[in-house]
Amino acid sequence: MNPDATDRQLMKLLQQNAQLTIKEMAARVNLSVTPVHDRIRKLEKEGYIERYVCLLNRRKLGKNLLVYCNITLDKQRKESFEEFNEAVGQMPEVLECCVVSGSFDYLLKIVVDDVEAYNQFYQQNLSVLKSVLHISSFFVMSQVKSTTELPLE
Amino acid sequence: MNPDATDRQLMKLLQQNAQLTIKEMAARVNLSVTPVHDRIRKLEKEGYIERYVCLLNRRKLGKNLLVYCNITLDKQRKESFEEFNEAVGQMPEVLECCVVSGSFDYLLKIVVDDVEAYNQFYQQNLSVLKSVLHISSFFVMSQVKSTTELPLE
DNA sequence: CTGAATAATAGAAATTTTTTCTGTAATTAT
DNA sequence: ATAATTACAGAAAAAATTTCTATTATTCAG
Repeated sequence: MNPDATDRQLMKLLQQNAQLTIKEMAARVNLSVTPVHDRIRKLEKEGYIERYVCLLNRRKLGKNLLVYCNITLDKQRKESFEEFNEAVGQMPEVLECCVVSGSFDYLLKIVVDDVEAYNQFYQQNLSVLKSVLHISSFFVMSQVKSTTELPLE
Repeated sequence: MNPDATDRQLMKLLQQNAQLTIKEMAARVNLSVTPVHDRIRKLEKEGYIERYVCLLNRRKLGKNLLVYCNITLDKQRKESFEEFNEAVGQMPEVLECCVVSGSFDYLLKIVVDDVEAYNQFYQQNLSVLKSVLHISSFFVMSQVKSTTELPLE
């Protein structure tokens, strides 16, 4: 049921490069293809592996600006949270959105072409939401680290 | 040189599911296998596609706590930034780290098992850094949205 | 225009990979 | 102890990727 050391090794490999062949992975964990194949299918079936994706280069795509954004909602209106969650789900520029403890409500990660595009997004998509009380934006100057790889002890 | 509508369509598909076969993608963009194969290789070669990874379920792995963390460095010490960047690169718990404009210096995304594990990480890895002047942590209560998919107009 | 050069495409062949199948060894449970 | 389950290896079958060949579009210089 619980992934053993070999399973974790396989997950680690797949987190780094999902294009490794089963044969290559088998060699690295000192097994034949069959058990490696079966283990990966099992990890998928049991939900440890959620999906396989490709990661694109945002610079190449002209998405030169990354913005983190703190948002406070109007808590008087009880529909605020649902409304806001729903809206954010529809916005392709918002890559991450979570409710956080502390002095504000939401933290958003937003990707756009440039400052102008952000301003437009801000005016037309964020500030128009009735549920939004206050927004403060932080522009990313440089990305020191960015990974999707979860630590596997 | 620049990706056309078909290339963008392929990138979009691969961002959502990197396990689609060339045949399946070919059907969706109304082409045969060859051009789709060539286009994808070209997107990889030119750096639009950076890598293929699998995304794991952090809950399943017991990583139940996500923390965003603002850090201010001691700017008197000019080696501060290099030291800090280097240190963060070595920490598997830190998934993202960037330099931001505004009232603090760094924004970090950190994944750990629980509050206790975070406290341990905080004490043993963050606060010990001589370059760190101030830290404030925000615990994620709920993830409304989380995607690696960049918008492709 | 026109013809040469380049780029994009389709279809088929070759290669590689994934998946399935069969059987054996190891482990677990009763 | 023995039956049942699980993990594994090797081989066969199926499917996918990659390469090859040839044709059709497109671009560009004269």
